[in-house]
Amino acid sequence: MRELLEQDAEVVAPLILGWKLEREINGQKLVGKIVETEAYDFRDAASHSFRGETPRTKVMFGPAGFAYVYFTYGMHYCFNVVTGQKDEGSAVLIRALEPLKGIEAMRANRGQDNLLNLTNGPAKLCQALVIGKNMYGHDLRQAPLKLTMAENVPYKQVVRATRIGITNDTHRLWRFYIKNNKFISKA
DNA sequence: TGATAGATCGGCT
DNA sequence: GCCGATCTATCAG
Repeated sequence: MRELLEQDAEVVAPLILGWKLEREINGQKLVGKIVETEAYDFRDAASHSFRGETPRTKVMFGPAGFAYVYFTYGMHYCFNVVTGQKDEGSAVLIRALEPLKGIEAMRANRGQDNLLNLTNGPAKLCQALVIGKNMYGHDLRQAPLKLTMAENVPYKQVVRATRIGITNDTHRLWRFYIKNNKFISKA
């Protein structure tokens, strides 16, 4: 798995669609399928790594397969998987999950009943899976937050689009999602 | 040292 | 559809 993640973010982002994210908390397993991602790398003015390494972005410049979690807008966390070679500074933002297991716990964490509104956004899925700065730099091969491979989503089912919520390098088609999936963050 | 914009979300108009 | 919440990093002065 490490070798796959050491490729460019732009390659890894569509590749990990369909993979699962497993969170263990209080002896319970919360599992979601990755249905939407975005790629970011150091050549990209929209990326946190664009201006070089800082204390916040340190893990982005480490080896692939670790968690880069950042806090933004004064209240939200977002979760990324570090990709590429060491010192490269690239990562894939997980923008949406399809809840598979531990759905009741996710509802409780989110304070939301609607299944469709549990993990359909980068900050929402962090709240549902209780991902915060405690997971910053975590090795995703291990509990309590684990990334596991699954069958590739067929090429025809992957939609490529422009990224959301950025103002630089908006021309890059670096957002990927599974066609017709109900849990995408934006229609 | 101060201002501001940000890989967002939810509530209100 | 717009606005407020309110932490962090960066840029201007």
